[in-house]
Amino acid sequence: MKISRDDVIRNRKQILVSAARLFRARGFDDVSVAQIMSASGLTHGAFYGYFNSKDDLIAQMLANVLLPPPDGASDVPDGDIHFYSSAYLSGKHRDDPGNGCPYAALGSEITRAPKAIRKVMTRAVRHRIDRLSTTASGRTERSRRRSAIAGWSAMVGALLLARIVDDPRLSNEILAETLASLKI
Amino acid sequence: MKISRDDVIRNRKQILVSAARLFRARGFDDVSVAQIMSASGLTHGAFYGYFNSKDDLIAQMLANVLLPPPDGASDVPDGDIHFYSSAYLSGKHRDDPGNGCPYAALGSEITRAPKAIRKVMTRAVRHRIDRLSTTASGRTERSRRRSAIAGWSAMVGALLLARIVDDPRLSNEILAETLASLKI
DNA sequence: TGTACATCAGTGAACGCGCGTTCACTGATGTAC
DNA sequence: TGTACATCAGTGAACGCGCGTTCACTGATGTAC
Repeated sequence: MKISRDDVIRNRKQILVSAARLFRARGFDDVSVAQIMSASGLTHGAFYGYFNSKDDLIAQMLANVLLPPPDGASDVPDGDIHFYSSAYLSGKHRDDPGNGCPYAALGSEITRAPKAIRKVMTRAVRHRIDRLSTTASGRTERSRRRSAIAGWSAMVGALLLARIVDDPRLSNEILAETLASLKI
Repeated sequence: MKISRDDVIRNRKQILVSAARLFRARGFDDVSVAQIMSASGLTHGAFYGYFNSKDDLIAQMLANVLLPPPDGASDVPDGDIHFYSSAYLSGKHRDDPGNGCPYAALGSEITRAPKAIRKVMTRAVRHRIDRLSTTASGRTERSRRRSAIAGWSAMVGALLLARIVDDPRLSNEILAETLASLKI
């Protein structure tokens, strides 16, 4: 049965939102197209009316989460790097990967992803570094950019290690000590 | 056909070696039990004489790569943290994940792995931090440990980001700037 | 504004495929004498 | 040391399963008049 054009737009957005949450929470391979469609209130057959393939959905989902919208309207700053790192290296973020950073949640899988996905991610990394560089500390632009790269790397690595570890005390220590070292 | 006891030991070691290389190069889900056995010169049916399951192999492979052997014989230091970071944040390491760091190659998948695998990884993380702490810079033990945690997090995160990125120049920049920031 | 019909998004059965795992059988190894 | 046989690691066919993807059909939407 045909549905209204508004519903088509809504469904497309809903698929992207469901995919973003499920993929980050459980990984690309453990989430099926049927599960994403079911979480979006549809059946699996409708999927290929919206996306060419599962990989196409992954690429568009990542662009949707990480890239600024094409209209330059949303020039809202993400806050400064110190505020950003406090939220990033929190227990709340660690315990809710489904709504968190895709690099930590999906990074090693993305490493081996098809070219189109890597292309999106390259743009996203460049954008993130540029953004963080504007509020990083340092006297020269070069040193601010270095701070942004090294600081962001530490955040991503620490969150990943904190999630790998089984012991809450060690996990908290990794988050807290990395955050403390960034504040210096 | 039965084989000699020496061959059994050799085969077991070979399976662990093949698995370590293949899993790090291509991820847990994209490498089948049959492929690992074939890379080890055997057929898939023999696998379950050596391991209880694919997850069991993963846990034992990770322990084999990351944990020190039970006999305390190999107290070879890994070199100091600065030597370690130069090798870690190199193009050679980035371009050869099959022989490199399992945290960067498999980290986000390990995050969602069964309990037995997380247990192995928790011991491995603790061991690595303890090791790096002995040669990290800092006046107090607390500050050396903090340096080790934050520095290692930065290494893992930077290697992951450098592998995600498609553009060699940006990838090299991430490695080089993170390394430079650790040397300060 | 009301009606007739062409459009097309959603449904659900079906496809081929590769996976992890099992198991009956084979035949070389290693042991008992 | 030599022989007979019990042991057991390897082989390869087979299993059920869930996956990504396709497609004929359905029926509400939106358009032409």
